[in-house]
Amino acid sequence: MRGPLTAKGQATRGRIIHGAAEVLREKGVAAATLDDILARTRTSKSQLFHYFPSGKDELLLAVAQFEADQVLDDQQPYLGCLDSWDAWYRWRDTLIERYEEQGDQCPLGSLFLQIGRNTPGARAIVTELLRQWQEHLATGIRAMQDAGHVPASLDVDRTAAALLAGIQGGVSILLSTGHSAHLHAVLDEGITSLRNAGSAPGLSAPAGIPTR
Amino acid sequence: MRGPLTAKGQATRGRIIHGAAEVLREKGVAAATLDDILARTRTSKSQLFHYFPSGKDELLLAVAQFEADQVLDDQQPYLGCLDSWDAWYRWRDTLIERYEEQGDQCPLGSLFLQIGRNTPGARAIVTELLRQWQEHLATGIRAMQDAGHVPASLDVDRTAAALLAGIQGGVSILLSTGHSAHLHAVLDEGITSLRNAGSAPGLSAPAGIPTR
DNA sequence: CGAAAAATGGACCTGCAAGTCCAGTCTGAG
DNA sequence: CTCAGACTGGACTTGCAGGTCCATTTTTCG
Repeated sequence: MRGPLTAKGQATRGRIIHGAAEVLREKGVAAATLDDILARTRTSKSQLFHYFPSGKDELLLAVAQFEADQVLDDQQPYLGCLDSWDAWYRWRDTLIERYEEQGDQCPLGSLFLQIGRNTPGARAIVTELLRQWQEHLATGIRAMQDAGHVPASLDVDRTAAALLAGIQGGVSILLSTGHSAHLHAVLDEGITSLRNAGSAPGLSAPAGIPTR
Repeated sequence: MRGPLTAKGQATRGRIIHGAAEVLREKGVAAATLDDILARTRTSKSQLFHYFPSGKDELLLAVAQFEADQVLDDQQPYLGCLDSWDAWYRWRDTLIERYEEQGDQCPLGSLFLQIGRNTPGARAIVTELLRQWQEHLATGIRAMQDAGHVPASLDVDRTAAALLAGIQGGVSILLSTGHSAHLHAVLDEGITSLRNAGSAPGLSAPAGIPTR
């Protein structure tokens, strides 16, 4: 379907995706119409349906993929080399800065619960993004283990999962309330907990009540 | 506007809110139409607009309030008396069970990012819910402090904020991916971190890089 | 009992957003 | 050059969801 694409064609297609992403962030998925996107990108309906034959759903999916790719890129290079406490704090600052300036327009917030629910395609994109994100965190924690800054007994995957969930929640709350305090708290708490880990190792739950 | 309301009227109004909540959970805010709600509640359009003169927005807001009230109630009585480790683990289990059985239909997920963004009314509901939720957690942590199970030096509000954010994120991820592993991780990690707190008190960030 | 007000049913209107269509222009490979 | 196919413009169709209206029934209350 997308075999022959002129340079001009690719440019137009890209322009549509970029413009659509802007409009979606600003107005939300529900409120954004194709006409809004057309006006923003100075294209016509025939062009939009030429490049996205299945219409709005297909376009939304393309935008979702585009935004998902951005999310991790924006955290680089810090996310890629979390091998010192300094790196962790720099990553934290980058993340907070990014989401604070973004305010209440969230690329994920739109896709996360809007498209992501029903269509399997969007769900796959979100799942894959989370997987990669968590993997980066886990790699960072393992690097700290190797360097002897974090005890080897730490459950890396669970820690990374908890941190990732915290970030998602912090961002969600930022989107809903406009305050970034929770995102701050969760990042500080997460890193602090990492530093303190091992002080009382293996004590995750009382004997009678397993951790499940 | 809502001064005179017969018993019958209140019943109908309540039926509409309940049915609307069901439909919204099942189909999502975007996909749900008034006709869906009317069919579900066996009411007519005139009734809906009789009880919610401003139309869909007003109804959505009422449903949002209804759902928000549910969220905390469903965690009782455990959330209200987090004064022992046992209580904390029971609360954790309740929370997980609730959201697991709920699967990917989330009352908040709908409202959280859907209505909550634009309209100030919905935002207020979400903010208030989060505030109360966090307050319960903070009260629980303080109770543990008073009982001597958690060091008094702990920053209660920050800890509660981080835990709340983690829960929100865990639920979000559950909604998006269908897996509850992150919610598990964040709760276990949170409670564990609480138990381990004080082992290395006050060490929240290196001197050169403040916690902001 | 009897009027006033509330509750209900359902047909109707309206606007708008997604999607269609075709005619016309541009591009590039041979 | 030329022609096939990619690209573009914009009018048109269609369906449907939100909202309106009024006639009718039911309830309330003096």
